Amino acid sequence: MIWTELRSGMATALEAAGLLTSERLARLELAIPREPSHGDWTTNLAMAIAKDAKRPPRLLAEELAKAYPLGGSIGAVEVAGPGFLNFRYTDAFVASLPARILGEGESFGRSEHGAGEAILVEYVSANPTGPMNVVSARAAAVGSTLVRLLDAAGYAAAGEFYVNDAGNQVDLLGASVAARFAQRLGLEREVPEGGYQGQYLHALAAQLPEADGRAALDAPEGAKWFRDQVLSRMVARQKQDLADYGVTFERWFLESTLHQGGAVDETLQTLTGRGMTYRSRGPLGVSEAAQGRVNAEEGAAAGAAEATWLKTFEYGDDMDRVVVRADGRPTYLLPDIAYHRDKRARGFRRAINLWGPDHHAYVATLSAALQACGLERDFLQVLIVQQVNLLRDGVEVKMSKRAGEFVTLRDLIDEVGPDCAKFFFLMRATNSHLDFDMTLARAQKDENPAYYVQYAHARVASVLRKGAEAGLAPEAGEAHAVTHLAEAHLVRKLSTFPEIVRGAAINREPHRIPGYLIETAAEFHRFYHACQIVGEDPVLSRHRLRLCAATQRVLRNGLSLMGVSAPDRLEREAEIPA
RNA sequence: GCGCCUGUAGCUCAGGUGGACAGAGCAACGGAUUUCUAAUCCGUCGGCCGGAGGUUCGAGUCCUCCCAGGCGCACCA
Repeated sequence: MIWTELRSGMATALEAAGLLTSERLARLELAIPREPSHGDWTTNLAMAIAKDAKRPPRLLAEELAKAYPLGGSIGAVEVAGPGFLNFRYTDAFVASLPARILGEGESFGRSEHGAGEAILVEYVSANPTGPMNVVSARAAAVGSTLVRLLDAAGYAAAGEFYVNDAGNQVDLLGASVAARFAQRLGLEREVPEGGYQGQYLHALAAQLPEADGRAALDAPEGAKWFRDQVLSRMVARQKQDLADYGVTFERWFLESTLHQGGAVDETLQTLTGRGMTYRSRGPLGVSEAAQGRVNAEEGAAAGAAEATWLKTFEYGDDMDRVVVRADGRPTYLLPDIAYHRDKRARGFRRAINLWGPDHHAYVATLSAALQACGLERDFLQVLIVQQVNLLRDGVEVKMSKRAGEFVTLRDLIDEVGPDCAKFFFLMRATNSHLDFDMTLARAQKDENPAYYVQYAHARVASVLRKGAEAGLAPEAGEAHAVTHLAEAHLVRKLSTFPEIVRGAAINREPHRIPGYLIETAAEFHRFYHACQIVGEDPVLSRHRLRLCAATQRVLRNGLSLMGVSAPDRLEREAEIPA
């Protein structure tokens, strides 16, 4: 990997200048300049450490350039501007890169950066109380891509879905279905206060086996039967929808197992053993900002009795939090802590959670609670997946679960298709709000970047077919020097893929991948127009076919990271006369 | 009131831990196909990067304040 080569080369140069320290090397930033005349790679290190090294940046840069050990893939180092160091590939490297990419195949782009560190990415984790919405669709696209990115960057990554199958909401859900089931039998039974009204529950109630359901209606423990029935069916449906979307998880973790297995109780004991809990009518640790809120609630019925509090304030939360209510029932916080202890106990060094924007305030609380429990401060990393502003024909679609009026993941799959939906979600930075116009994504296919990239891939396939007809295989033949500027630009773009993947993984920014792929596709399309690929000269033809095949490999590897298909043919459907 | 996210071209958005002239797609306009898929390519038009200060060799990027939009501040999950 070029990044590694440059880094060790710069270490050598620093040492020669008598400036090598790990701090200075840590400040090394290697970037790929936008402007080709600035080289294939560039660094501002000389400017960054000039003050510290007490030398003028420009002179320092010249010294480092002189001491840089050329060879390998780098053929020249130039000093430019106020002290940039610009690196250029050797012609031999550029000539041989396509063959190397083909040789590496699926592995091109992978690195050992993570050194096998285990990371668990928890995402979607939608409540099993209704169909999944577009935010879940966005989270699913981002989360699954993040797992693949981390894996490609050398981490041992796994994806997990946390099923909230315990607590009031689920009981309410069961009771709501029980009511629908009773109504189906012609009995009088209302959906309970605060229960679920969605149409999907009618359908679900209709699927329940009638004899068992009848028995459960009369049985004392019957509510449990309905709850378990609806849970297993809702989870199965979530699994199916996500699978159809192309997203699968290493594990579906049931919250109920934490309660049943004693992990929740054990967590409370651990916290208490660490001196992190206390009994009180109100929080003892409170920030000034939160004090007003606490005062406002004083005297409320809920706060009158003595509860068990956790000292999250000590670890940066706004105030201490209740973990066990006065009546002995744990709050949601306790099983959440237990769940994350479980993640750590399974050997994961880091937990990355993708949450919706409505949970951002909870980040500080959970993070503090985990530290109170003894977990590493950097164990939990939360990425907020911002909301999706859904449009149809440019008009906002108001989403209301209660009114049953919302667009589901299933609708997206059916109306837009998994490839386009995922590509669109992944194009945007995860933590920024995004507009998603279903009409645009579906109807104006020509404007969809997903097709742009897929088309480049299919176009290569077409060219390779053409080459095969002429008896030319891209794998054969000697390395060939670049003969056209468009080729050089394309090779240069392909060479940066591993660095793009690495950067996307360590910064948890999947949107860098589609951005890169769009640029790569653009370089390919330009090359395609500028150069005839299969021509009279078999040596040149093979060389260009090899470049095509390498491009296809990079596009396929990138699309595969995104969970988007890479078709060998992409043809516009024939217009069907009305 | 406090906190989080956002504010860059007409629209949707990129702009690695500050760096070399602010980019892409769409929209608008004008071109390119006797040749490997025109779902393509080339060109033109379009920006006081929300506003005001500050930090420094250098700020779209960092700090402070203000403005605007979204979201959140439970012994609900």
